Amino acid sequence: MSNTVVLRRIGDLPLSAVPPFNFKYTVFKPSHFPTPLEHFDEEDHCLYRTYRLNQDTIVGLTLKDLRIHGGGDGILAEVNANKRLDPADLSQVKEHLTWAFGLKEDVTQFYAAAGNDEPIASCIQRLNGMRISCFESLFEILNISSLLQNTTVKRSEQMMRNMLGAFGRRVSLRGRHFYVFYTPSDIATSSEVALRELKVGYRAKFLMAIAEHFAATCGFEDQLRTLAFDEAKKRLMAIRGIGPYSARIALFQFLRRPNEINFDSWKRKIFSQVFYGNETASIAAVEEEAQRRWGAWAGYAGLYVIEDLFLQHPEMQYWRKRETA
DNA sequence: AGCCAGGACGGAT
DNA sequence: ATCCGTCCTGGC
Repeated sequence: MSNTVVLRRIGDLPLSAVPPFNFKYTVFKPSHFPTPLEHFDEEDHCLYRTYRLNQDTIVGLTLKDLRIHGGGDGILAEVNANKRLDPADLSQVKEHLTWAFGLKEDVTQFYAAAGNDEPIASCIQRLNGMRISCFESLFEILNISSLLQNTTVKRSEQMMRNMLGAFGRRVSLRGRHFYVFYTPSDIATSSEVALRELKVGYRAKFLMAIAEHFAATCGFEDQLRTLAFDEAKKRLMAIRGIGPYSARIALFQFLRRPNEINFDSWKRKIFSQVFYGNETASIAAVEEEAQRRWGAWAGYAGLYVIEDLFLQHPEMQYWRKRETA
């Protein structure tokens, strides 16, 4: 296809991680709905992922377990791109991966603080070395959290597919087709009416507001990293369409704040079950119990509980059911 | 066919 | 500060 950007092999980047490191469940989260931005190949044990380095530099990565390739704990990133990359570009890719997958984080601090609590202890056995993963930019994660608002995951997945199909760019990475995320100006120069045709409903005006904010505000993402928790949250919530729920997704995922745990109606039920054996506890009650048990590591503990649940109950991944008769 | 679930917002209290 | 109606779509 003529409008498909073909990515060609540039070279390899070996990235080491602080042990213990769980390659698979750091780069691939069982609870995340699938998007055409990435694919985890179970046979090759490898993640394919697209990445927009800047406005017109498109990168495609295949991430492999460095351990299998003789390099100890970490990731071997095979870099593909639509143009030549200079050393500064490559170090930007390296920096991004290091942050996105928390390669320098020491998860044993979390294990020491919360690892004696059941059910965390058994989650750690199965997910030992897993980190928070957030490959997305701040703009991208705010788009995703907006699509998660007020609907089911199945609809969020459909909306994401529609948005990428309309505004993302098609890329070919080692014989497979993906999309790379759209930019703020791709949306800002479109229209609310065009967005509504993609079945995003009343979120169209929110997605437009987010895109306009990023198109108009230089350096917002880097600025946010430097702020204290409350201030960062305030700045996020100042964006129209971003409320407490979406702001906290960004704080946990993008800013990697290990204490941030976020309860929507679905997670409320899960944690009510974990804490009390029934589904009746309020969001306030599960929030308080999570803080009491796990304190500064509540976010990380919540991540381990959720990913372990999906790992043990693959039927929760409704999107896999399409294959069954 | 009508009603409900699901966050954010804005207006009312 | 808290409550409530509205936004939109798909599922029941």
